[in-house]
Amino acid sequence: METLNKKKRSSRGRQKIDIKKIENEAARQVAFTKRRQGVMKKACELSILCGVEFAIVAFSPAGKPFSLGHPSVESIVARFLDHGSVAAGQAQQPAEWQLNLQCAYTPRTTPNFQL
Amino acid sequence: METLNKKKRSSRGRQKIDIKKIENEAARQVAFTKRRQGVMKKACELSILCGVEFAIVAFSPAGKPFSLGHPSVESIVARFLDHGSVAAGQAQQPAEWQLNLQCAYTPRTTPNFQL
DNA sequence: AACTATTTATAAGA
DNA sequence: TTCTTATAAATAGTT
Repeated sequence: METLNKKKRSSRGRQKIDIKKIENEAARQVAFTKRRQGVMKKACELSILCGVEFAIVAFSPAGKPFSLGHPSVESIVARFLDHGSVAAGQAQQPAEWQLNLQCAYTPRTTPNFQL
Repeated sequence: METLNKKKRSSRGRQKIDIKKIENEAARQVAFTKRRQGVMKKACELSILCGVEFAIVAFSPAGKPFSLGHPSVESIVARFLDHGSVAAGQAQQPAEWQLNLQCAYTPRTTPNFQL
């Protein structure tokens, strides 16, 4: 038995992190690349699994645009704007996602929406 | 020792699933609710961690809109459209996210973009 | 860019 | 439909 297997852990593995801006620029770039992939993948999966049409548009701090959509970003954006103008004269607004998060993203509360 | 601990597993736990449309409507609704939360949470985290501005807009199969953005969906959409029109006379397009996925989302390849 | 230990997300079940 | 549990998937820190 390898009781004396003292091989040092090759990694501490994933560590829990606080959700706040990563100050180290290199680390931030790495996290951006990894998590960008993750979010986009999850969005794709959601779309396929549930028949959802969606668009994601993001701007990096340097102002570089990243986007993905199904069937296309443009069609979703157009539809969003369309909804907005239709709703303009009325009380309706696109449903804002209600997150129980420490994000200060001022979610608009529209509890009367459902699938 | 509880050698005879025959207590039935109370759950089979998470199972691997194929990424294809969930045909059962109730199950699809449940998955939509859970995964919608997940995607939005991940997008928020990305935004905070990396200083990214973003917007997500989704339409459920029933046509219900869901959106989230920082600093706002509207500002991101406007910026996206702005980029589009600026780029119209030139070669530039918003960078499409390159996913190595089984998503048939026709990603536009713009390898010359980076953060 | 690859690895691995851990955290996080989530499919099933209750 | 909300809560729990077991497991799959994402990813922080390292190399």
